[in-house]
Amino acid sequence: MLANLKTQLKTELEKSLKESFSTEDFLPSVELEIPAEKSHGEFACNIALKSARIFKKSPLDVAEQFREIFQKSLHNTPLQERIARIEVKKPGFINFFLTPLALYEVLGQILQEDKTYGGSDFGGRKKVQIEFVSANPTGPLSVAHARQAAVGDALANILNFIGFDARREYYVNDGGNQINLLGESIKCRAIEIWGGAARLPENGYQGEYIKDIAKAFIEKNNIKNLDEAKAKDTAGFRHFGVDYLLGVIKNDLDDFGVHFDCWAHETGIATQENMAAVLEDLREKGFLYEKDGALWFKSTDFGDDKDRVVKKSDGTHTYLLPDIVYHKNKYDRGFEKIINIWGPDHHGYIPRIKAAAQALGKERDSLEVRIVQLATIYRDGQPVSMSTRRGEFISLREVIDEVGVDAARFFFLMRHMSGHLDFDLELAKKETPENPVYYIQYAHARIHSINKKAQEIKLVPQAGNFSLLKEEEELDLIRKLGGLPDILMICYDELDPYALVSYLLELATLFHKFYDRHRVIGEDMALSCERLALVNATRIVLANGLRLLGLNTPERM
RNA sequence: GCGCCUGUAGCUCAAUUGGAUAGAGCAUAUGGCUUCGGACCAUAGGGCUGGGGGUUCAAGUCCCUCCAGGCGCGCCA
Repeated sequence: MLANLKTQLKTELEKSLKESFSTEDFLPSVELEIPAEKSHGEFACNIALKSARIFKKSPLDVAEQFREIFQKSLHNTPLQERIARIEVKKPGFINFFLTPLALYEVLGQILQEDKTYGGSDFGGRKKVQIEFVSANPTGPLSVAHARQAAVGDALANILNFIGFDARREYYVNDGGNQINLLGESIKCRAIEIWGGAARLPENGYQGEYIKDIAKAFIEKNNIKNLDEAKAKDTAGFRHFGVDYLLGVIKNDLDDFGVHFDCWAHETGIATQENMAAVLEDLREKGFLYEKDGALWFKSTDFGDDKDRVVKKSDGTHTYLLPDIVYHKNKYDRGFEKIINIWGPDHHGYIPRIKAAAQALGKERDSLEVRIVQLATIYRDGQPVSMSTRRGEFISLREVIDEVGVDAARFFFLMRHMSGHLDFDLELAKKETPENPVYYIQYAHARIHSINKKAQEIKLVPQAGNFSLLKEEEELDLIRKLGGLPDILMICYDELDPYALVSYLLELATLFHKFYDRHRVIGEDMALSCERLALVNATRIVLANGLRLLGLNTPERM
């Protein structure tokens, strides 16, 4: 594939430079990039521009000198018949043009590797954990969580595809004040149902769904009157509420196509014993001190703005402590890399949790925190204000019902996750395919139609020789197909599936362009077979990409 | 007040991480199916990349500084 060729070429060029300039590595390293402009070849190298100063010559002269060295170095290597020519262009770029053979090899490889094309063993089976969504079980999931779910799931797919052992985890905050409030809110509604007067606690949950939970509780526990409702312990309501809402959350995520490998419960991990053990550990290492009657964690030792309280003067712990315990637990389970995907409201929390990881004796970079920006929902052109407590928000369920799973998931992935996302419900609800997911899936379905037709007339894709593919649109398509492995590496570097989305859109564009100008099944049998191979390679790449994003690969639409 | 993010075509966003002439979609205007799926394709207009300075062969991208918007700041979770 192209990625292999690129590395081979890079290695060869570096070797040739080392031989030509025996003095140590005073030269910048060879970088090959894929130029945006076709007339600049398949690979471009900027090393002459970067080293012109060292030679005290013009970049163009240096480029010419390098070009000759490169040219010679390719003699009698496998690269010789794959690099057509090397050109020097304007400011001092050295451009490499591939032979058709090199491009045809890409096709052969894709057809052979099929479902595994684009994947690799890059990750070396390294254990990676991706924790995402992790919404408190105090209400249904909102669109904010939906976006995190779409991003996290796709990212996990990609990491596994390139050889990591990535696990999806949902952290269930089933302890703490918010959960108490949930229990009290449900109890309040239960009392109201039996005609009693009860005031919601301050900051209690006001959503309609609380009433549903109260009803379910009454039914389950066979409560027959007001007194029985009043007599029930808040803890009972709390546990019931958490279970109920977790069921709703799991169900919604399931329907959204997101399946977690592990649901980690705070109450099972951040036990009193475990918290005490972590405090003891931190104390021994000298990262704790007392001030104003509280216990402080010296997060400033690791770059945080200020130290953080872990135990308040009233003896209760802050939220940071169970979080540290939880992260220790992650490491204890053998994860070498931990990725947390959080909402923007947790942004300020990153320095202290990374500090905690370091205090636990881990590498700072073994913990990566990525923020997925909020999606702003527009209804009738107006942004919808959201508040979980008031129960005013668009839920994941509503999005699934209104715009469908594929459209919704794609929409959430359509921007870099660090960027804000405007989600116009009215627009998304329209059946008109303004949503580009159809554009990509349509390309896939079209190819399936071609295959069906080909089968009818017993036409079989060419396997090895593609020398009849010479049209501009054909070669452009092949070049793009060869780029998938590189794109997945970008996704890995950025820990963001976005690059793949944009790649698939470009690939679909090139396919539609090709389709519009050339017939696959025509009178020339040999050509038809080769084009059939080309569109099938395209189908493979589209399908692999769509699958990684968690989208369907429809054969008809 | 401090910190982070964002600012690119009328609108929503790209730009292979510092590369060559800043690109798509939507919208607007015009054109293309006796054919493998028209949910497609083609052509056109539209830009001082918020302003200013700096770094270098090269800046939308990096640094400084203003301007505008969003978010976060707790012995809350």
